[in-house]
Amino acid sequence: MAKRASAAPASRQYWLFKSEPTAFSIQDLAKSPKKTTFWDGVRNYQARNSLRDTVKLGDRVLYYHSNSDPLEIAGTAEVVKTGYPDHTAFDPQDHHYDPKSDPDKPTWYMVDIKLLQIFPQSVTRQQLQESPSTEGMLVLKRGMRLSIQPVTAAEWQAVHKLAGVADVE
DNA sequence: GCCAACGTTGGC
DNA sequence: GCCAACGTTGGC
Repeated sequence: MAKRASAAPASRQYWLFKSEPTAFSIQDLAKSPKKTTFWDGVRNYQARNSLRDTVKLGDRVLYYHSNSDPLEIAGTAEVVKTGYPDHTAFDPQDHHYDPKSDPDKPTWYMVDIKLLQIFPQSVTRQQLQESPSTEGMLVLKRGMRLSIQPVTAAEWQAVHKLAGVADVE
């Protein structure tokens, strides 16, 4: 019998997470224990709200390399732990320290993500701009600085098509 | 509550 | 390196 891809749960949501590869690249994620990391350092309220309230277990993540050459979606990840306080905000030694964040009432949140796959050929920003199926993506909008962005299921599929790979279930 | 100044993001 | 866009801060 031929193998058939099982349908994704209807509740599954898709996201795009930005990271500067000089800070933490998808290769760094691949080298992390259990290929898993906590997504710390988000210091924007809209992105915080997503991490704290909306991003769910099993949600999928497009891993976007910003401030790099080329700008690209380098692969995908899966949410393996939902929002919990970002402890780096409490550490004065940490680059992301925020003295206003109270451990008893944390301001900043993070999730854990686990690598699903590194695309054999990453999908460049230029490809996204040139493809009708992805040209409407939020990340392409001028001045869009949000580091945690929603992505539609259609965009998720289209990015995989551009990458020439199948979705990882 | 307004808004100018400032720091940061991030594509180009 | 430049600079537009954006979010935050703080004086008034």
